[in-house]
Amino acid sequence: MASKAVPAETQRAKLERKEGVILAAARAIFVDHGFDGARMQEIARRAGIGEGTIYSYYESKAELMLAVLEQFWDGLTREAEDVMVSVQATDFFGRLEALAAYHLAAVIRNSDFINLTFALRRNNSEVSVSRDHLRQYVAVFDELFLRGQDRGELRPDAILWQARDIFYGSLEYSARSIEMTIDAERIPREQGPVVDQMVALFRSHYGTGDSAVATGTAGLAGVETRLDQLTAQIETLNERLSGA
Amino acid sequence: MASKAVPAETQRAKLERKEGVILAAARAIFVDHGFDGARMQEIARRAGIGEGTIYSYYESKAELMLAVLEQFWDGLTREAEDVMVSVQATDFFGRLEALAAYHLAAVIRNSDFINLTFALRRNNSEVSVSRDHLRQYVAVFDELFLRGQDRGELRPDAILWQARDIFYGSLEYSARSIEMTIDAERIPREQGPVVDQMVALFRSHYGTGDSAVATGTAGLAGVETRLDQLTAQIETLNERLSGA
Amino acid sequence: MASKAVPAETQRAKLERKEGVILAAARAIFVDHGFDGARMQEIARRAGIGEGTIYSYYESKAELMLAVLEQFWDGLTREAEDVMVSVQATDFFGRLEALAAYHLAAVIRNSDFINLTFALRRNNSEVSVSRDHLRQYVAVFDELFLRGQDRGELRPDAILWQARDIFYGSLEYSARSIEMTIDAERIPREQGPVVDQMVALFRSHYGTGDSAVATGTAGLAGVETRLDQLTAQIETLNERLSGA
Amino acid sequence: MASKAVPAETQRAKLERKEGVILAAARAIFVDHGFDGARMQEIARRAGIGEGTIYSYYESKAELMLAVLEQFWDGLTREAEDVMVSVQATDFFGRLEALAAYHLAAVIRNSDFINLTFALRRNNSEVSVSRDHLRQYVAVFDELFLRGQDRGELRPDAILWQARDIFYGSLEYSARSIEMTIDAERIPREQGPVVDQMVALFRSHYGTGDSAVATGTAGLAGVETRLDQLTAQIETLNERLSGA
DNA sequence: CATGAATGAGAGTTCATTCAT
DNA sequence: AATGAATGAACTCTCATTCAT
Repeated sequence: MASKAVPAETQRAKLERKEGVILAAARAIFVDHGFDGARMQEIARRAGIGEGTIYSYYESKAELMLAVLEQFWDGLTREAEDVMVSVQATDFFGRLEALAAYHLAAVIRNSDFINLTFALRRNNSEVSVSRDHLRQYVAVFDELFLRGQDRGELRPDAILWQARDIFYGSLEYSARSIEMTIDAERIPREQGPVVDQMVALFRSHYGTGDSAVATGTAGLAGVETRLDQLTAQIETLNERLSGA
Repeated sequence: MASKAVPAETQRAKLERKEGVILAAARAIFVDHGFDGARMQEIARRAGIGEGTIYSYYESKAELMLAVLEQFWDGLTREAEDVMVSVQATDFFGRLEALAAYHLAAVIRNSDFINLTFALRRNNSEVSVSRDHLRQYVAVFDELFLRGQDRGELRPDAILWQARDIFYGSLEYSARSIEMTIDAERIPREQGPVVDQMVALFRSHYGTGDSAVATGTAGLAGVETRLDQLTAQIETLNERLSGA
Repeated sequence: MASKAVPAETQRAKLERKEGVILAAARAIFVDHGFDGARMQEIARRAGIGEGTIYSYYESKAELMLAVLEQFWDGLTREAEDVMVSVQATDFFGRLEALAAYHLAAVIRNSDFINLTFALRRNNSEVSVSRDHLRQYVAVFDELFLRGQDRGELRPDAILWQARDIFYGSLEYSARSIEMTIDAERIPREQGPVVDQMVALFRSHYGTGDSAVATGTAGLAGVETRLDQLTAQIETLNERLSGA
Repeated sequence: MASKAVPAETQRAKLERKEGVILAAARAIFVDHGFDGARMQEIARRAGIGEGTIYSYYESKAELMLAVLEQFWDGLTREAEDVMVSVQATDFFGRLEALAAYHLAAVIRNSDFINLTFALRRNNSEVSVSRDHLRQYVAVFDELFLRGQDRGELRPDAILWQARDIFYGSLEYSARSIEMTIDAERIPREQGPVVDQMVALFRSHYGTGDSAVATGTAGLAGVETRLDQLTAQIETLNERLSGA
């Protein structure tokens, strides 16, 4: 009879569903109270299960946290990728704007969780996001950036990691500022201007626009910067060669 | 005579010294284990005193944490202000470079503590840096920025908080990246380029274009291109070496 | 079937039994060491459970103490009421004697606990017997007294609270004296004479004199009482003489 | 010079004065917070001295408590004796009324401390009033009572300890009731009626008034009297034996 | 002799984890 | 497999007592 096969399928589905419920509950509680402040009992209650049941899905509280973090970062990456797929614009700056808007919103929405992630790295040796998750997330930007260079929309000499630092750094700091309204002017900020500003900055700084004036101004400083970088890289190279 | 005054002075000095010892020990332990993970006993042991003694200086663990945070942020602000006082340069961009260099170094040096600060804000309601401390710290940049506008070195239409977000955001993200070496290239980064890049970005984006000297230098763009090519080649070389 | 109901019943019964065990252990330790002197660990050990378990039954040490007190006073009241129900005598003085005998025995048996009760009222603001418990206990006497007046056995002008003070006061003081053997004569006291004396006092002071039968009865009771005392004293005397 | 003798005298006086200050402070704090709840620091602060100083007067907290108790009970006894000396009345019942009034007032005024005394007896083995202090206090009543018998104002067959239990018991219970206003009638009680009631009760129950004649029951009373005399004789005998 | 800063044992309480049901 | 009552180690904080000044 199918009385065995079907329930088996159902069983598996049920387990996975329950796993999802646990993760959702755990995330909510972790966000509200932090890792140490979260109590397994409350997580269980929110998930509508017994405390012991959690332990048949996850070895320990730390393991549970890890699973939550993994799910979170993977979801973030998937969403960012989805944005890149579904965005109408085909030009770099249009796509950058979409990514920036998504990232800023995501950071604001999940600010507590993101803070949590970084806090954990320091404090709790056993619980720390594998950096691969973060790397996969920022890879969405990297890919966009490289394609921008390939398409000739970005200056070929623009350096990836510098742009990445500015992109994520500015947006995250903005998010934090928005959240705190820390600015002295006490003007409630909105997300729109931040994104616009970001894109404008990229366009003027990294774009291959005909705006020769801007390029020219950047000129001397740019040379200096690049010479510094070259020097550093050569040094590194030498170290490696001598170390090997 | 002074036989009473001097010991009194010594007494006070001794207490203050002990207070400093406690704060230093507390900070070390808090950084290592986070707020919840830190144990008062270990703090006491590190400070070379009894557990109870801490409680005659600070009401509770939370109060101690607060004192540590206060000391940290006030110190950071004071140092930043000192940098602004002692820096040779009088022009905006020169001074900005000094501030950026200081900030980046400070963030790298104290990254764990800064993460801790932000983690606390979320999780532990009673322990949170009064945002005034943060505001005072970033005020150093604000003042510099406004002076730059007054002196005509910065575009008058530049918006303070946007520039601030980019400045602190990029530097902090860079610091984090440097610390994690999260970049795919796995090239150990240095602080110099990051600062240069920051200043260059400000110059090109917020600077007043009328500075005729920078403009009009024709051959420089060619030089830049050549340098970029060189950089790219070395980068490629590097990747190959690390991949092997 | 009942395969579920029965264990459920057993479950509940088990919990209630454990609750009883905890209360008994707590009471023993509280009596031995007082509220502040009692240690939760020792209570747990005596109850044969873990420390933490107590806290799933009672919020705190104070709550536990409160529960113990409540149980004690309620039990005392119930027993007193039972005595009133089961006593053979129907006349006031017969019933009073039964109540006095019960109360004196109870006070002697639980003297430590009763002292504890009153000590708590002063010292520990959060732990104090709701005076309602006490009031319910003395209400047994009040009811008896009022019925005695209704039946014409007690003078209608007798005042309730005065009689109550004498009744409980004398018995409690006697109990304390018996317990301490504080009397100079060092004659071990017995409970019988105290009760008899109490009843005799009530009869002579509050009784209605016109019931000739009652008076006569009182006379005989007095003779009996004094004979009892004589017997006891002679016994004591003999013991001493033979012991010396 | 007297510079040595006089200060020496002053020294001693100063010490005794300080001792008194400490005792007063200790008593106040003990009464407010109980033995365990009292903190040495607070006692020291109230006495206007350093914590360590207490320990040069008393070995420990328990010793201090003991000294406080001793002082209290001795003072109570002295006051009671003073009342007996200064009271105008020469007859037993007049003097009894004075003693009762004093005792009731004293018990009400010091109810917390008296409760404390008895609580300590149970809980803290090292801190307990030597029962001799109590005995000395009640001896004031005993003496009055015996004198009343000698003067023929009290029935010779009245038994000391029974009367004593009623006297102190009723008054203490009344005091507690007054303090708690525990009575259902919620009528604020006053001390006067309680004392009057006490004296009236003694007069009717123990007095040698013509009321004995009025009793009417001829034969039985005679038997009782005879038995009482016998009892008294045996008691006397007993006392002599235990005293030897 | 007086002080009060320092001590540290020991208190109540919490909560991740276990395991009998 | 699921439960949640039970556990007890480990936490923060208190406070009687000591002792260098």
